[in-house]
Amino acid sequence: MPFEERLGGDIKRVEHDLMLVKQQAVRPAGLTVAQYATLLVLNEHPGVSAAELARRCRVTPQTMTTILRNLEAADLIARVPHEVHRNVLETRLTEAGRAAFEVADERASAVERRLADEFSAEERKTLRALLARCSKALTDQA
Amino acid sequence: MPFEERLGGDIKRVEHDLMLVKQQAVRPAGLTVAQYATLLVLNEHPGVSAAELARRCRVTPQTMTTILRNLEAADLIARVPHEVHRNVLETRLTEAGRAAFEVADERASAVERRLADEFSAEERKTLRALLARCSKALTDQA
DNA sequence: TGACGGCTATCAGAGCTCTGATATAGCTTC
DNA sequence: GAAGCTATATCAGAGCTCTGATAGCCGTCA
Repeated sequence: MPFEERLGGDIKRVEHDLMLVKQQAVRPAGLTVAQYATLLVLNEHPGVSAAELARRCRVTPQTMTTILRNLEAADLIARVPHEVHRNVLETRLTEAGRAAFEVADERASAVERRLADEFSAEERKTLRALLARCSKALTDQA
Repeated sequence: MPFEERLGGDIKRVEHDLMLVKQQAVRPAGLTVAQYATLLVLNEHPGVSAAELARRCRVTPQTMTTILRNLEAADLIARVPHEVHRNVLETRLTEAGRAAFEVADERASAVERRLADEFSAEERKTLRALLARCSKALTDQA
């Protein structure tokens, strides 16, 4: 199958473009895209565990450990042991973390809005349905 | 904008699924996805420069340098100075490189085929058109 | 009670990817 | 010929991502 006919190439290209644009968007806040995504989940679910963060951000726990290490070094998050489960660390935004997130979120949301505005509601629905089928086709009995 | 409503999340998820499945596909050949993609272009365009490879694989020249370093260390490619332009290095597959590529390509193509078979010709056309508009919306006046 | 399975967290290491900076070659223009 | 532009290649460094391996905590169940 020739290179250009592969659906994977189209998916890869869009994701790549998205990453580049988002990177430029969150950069002024001093964040990477992965850090922004982590802070986004953290903002909606304070005190969540690293393992749960990893699942929601779709990365491995090891990857999340790396991201959290950098965020903690920059004092954007704080991690404290769970009340009951001593093995679990609860992670929360610091004041600086929330501030950085809000700066980044304003710009990142604008990117998402620009993307969404390209399509009608009907088209968005179609696109999401097709993408969901891609995931299904790829994941089923992989 | 809530996390789940973002189109970027859907795109990210599909790309992520694709990478995982492809990684599993090319792994038995001893290749990474990036290496496989590089060998794929190299197979279709022997003697191409690293800069051109970078453009076709949609990575920076620096990233391609890293990939080529690993491929050369594994004797899967050979690089020789260009006849005229001494500044340019021509890259070609070695015998081992071609062998590894063919093993990987058989399995990777199967993944692409599985993905393509999920859709009718009409649906594929629609999906690609929508994805192209995503790229356009993201890239224009970024 | 103790073994087991499942969850948590993290270290180690390889590889990919980016930004930033540097050096060289060739072509164009003055 | 020198200046400047463009393209090549690569080093340096930070960060993300994966696989593999290790270790601790908690529940269940024999």
